[in-house]
Amino acid sequence: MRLRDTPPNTTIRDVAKHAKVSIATVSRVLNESSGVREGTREKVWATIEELNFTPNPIARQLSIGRTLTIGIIQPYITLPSYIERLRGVQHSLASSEYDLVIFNVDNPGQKDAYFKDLSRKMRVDGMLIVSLPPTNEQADNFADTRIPTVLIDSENPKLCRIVADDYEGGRIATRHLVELGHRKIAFLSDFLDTPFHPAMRLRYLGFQEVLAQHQIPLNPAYVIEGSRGRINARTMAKKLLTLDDPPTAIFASSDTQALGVLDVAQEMNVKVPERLSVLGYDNIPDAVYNNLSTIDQNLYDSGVKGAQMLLDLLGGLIEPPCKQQVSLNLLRRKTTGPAPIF
Amino acid sequence: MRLRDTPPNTTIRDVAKHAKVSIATVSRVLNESSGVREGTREKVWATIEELNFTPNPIARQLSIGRTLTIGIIQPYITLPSYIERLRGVQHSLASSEYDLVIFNVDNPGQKDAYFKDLSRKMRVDGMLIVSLPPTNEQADNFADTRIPTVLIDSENPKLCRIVADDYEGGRIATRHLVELGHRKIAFLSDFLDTPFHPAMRLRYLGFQEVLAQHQIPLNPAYVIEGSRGRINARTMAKKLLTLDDPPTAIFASSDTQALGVLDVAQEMNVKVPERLSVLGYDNIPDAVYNNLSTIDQNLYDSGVKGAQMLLDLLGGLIEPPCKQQVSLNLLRRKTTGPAPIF
DNA sequence: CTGAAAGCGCTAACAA
DNA sequence: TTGTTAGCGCTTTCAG
Repeated sequence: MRLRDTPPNTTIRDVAKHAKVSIATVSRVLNESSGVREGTREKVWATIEELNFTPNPIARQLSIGRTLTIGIIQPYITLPSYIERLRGVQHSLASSEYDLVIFNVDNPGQKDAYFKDLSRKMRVDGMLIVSLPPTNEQADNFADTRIPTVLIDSENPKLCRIVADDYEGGRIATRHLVELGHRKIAFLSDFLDTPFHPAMRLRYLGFQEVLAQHQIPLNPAYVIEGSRGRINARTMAKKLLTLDDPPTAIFASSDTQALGVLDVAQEMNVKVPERLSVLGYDNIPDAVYNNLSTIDQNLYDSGVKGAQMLLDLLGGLIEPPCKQQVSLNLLRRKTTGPAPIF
Repeated sequence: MRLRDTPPNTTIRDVAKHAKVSIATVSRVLNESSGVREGTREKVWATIEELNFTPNPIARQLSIGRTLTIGIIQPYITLPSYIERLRGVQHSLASSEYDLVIFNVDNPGQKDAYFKDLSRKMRVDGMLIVSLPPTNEQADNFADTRIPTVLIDSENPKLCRIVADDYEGGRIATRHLVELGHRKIAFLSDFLDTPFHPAMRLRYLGFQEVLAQHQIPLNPAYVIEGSRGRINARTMAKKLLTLDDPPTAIFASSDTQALGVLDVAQEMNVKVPERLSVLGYDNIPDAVYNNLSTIDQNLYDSGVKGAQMLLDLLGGLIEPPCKQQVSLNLLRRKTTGPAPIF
């Protein structure tokens, strides 16, 4: 029956035998249920220690019908913005009875695989899904399945979710730049259409809208998209800054990319913000250090809120669908300033 | 018995009833064991599909006595070098029957907590422990416990482990710099003594040894330690480069830090490698991009090897203690050059 | 306050 | 080839 030939672990039965009580009693003291005489409790604890016994969580899970863990599916665990959110989640979960397990998704295929047999295979009681919008079909599945799910940073009317208004974020950012007098504003971002980040496209739309409102024509050469990361951002920034008529402001759709822009500006000796304004998005810790102006999307807070919502769902306090917004703030620091005068 | 008031999931028993076979037969087709007539198999599959049945992994785990997952305990999941290693691990595990769950440790307390009730609470069949040297007592515990463990990037004679020779790494690096004619060589690193990284101290010892061999006096002002990360490295580098008698070469104990040094050099207009040689450690992807000379410690490979060793352990192919080394290579790129002549 | 016993959903002897 | 059945280690009802 068991494949391993190792000696069996000590079980609750061993403890019971040693302590000369029933296994029910041992279980009671283990779970700190009331109704065990003080003397008995002590005796049992003593043998537990003596035998160095740890209850088998798998058996417990099978018995109570819950796994006491919640899973988080997240792309790019390596990016600072995701880490920030993860911290928030961990904060909310720390005081709960749930453990957190992380599933990293590196490619769309992996995402689908995870989504498919979510609950059972994952052995989790609840799921947090970050920045990974489900298709309609997948959303239906989530809604049907018995396992509570909350989306963070993606939108679906049938599910519970924490969202930020990326469209508005794009507007706030662009408005800031326009109000500083900029007219040559570039938009530098991840690929606008990926299965992962509809957010980018929304920010772009907000960007467009504000430009239009101010009758500023959109120069196609000022819109540049590419792979994530600081290094790729450098390449893109270089293209922008070596244009015959370079922009006076760059709105980068993540801080990481904005930092890449800053690298290039320094390298090319373009003074920031005198000759070039750079505006990021996220407010990651590095942004503070570099005095980067940015849109704070309260990443940590979104993690806290998402985990709390899941906990509420698990506790039956709320029912899907439900929705919460995280706020967006412009943080004006030292990398944005008035447009240069010609 | 079950706390949830949700309708019970469909079980193997339901399938058996529907298909008019015994649960044993269902189990057999589920596990693709031989000895089921083709017709029966098909019938069972059909009802499985029809009922949309997924076996409960918890029950399976309890029954077979294994969890089919392996855990990895790792500090700093956010640093590129750790990601690199993780990729290697995932590569090895992809073709195995095991899932990987990641436990991140942010502080020593967490580490101890994880180490304490490792196996049971974690519900894993095997553990990979990265860069987290156990105390002797903890090591004894690991050795006693029935759960196979391999250390990656830390050393303990009682356990299975993948190690790199950091002492030698320090020597290789320093030798390179000395051979280029440098005499004023600085050593910039993480805190030399942390519970996480004895490696740093070893590299430092290697550094000292080579200097001594060449009768180069060690200037205390050239040794600087601080918190991890590119940003902190900048602060340290600035201190070094504003010394009255600044070094002509800096050996940074990680690429991330070396990049911080490069930032400062550029900012201060110190030409690299003409006026300053910078040597890193790790060979992370960014190092390639920045043409950073570095010590390649084959991070990815260490992940591959570690996971493979654990698999072998799990399969009973090897027994602890065991040990494997990953190789170290000097990668001379563009940030190290001959010492400037005065 | 304590114990006996019936599950939780699955696997694997063993027997047929 | 298939079915019966005894676990895996725990929780929890129900009786005492």
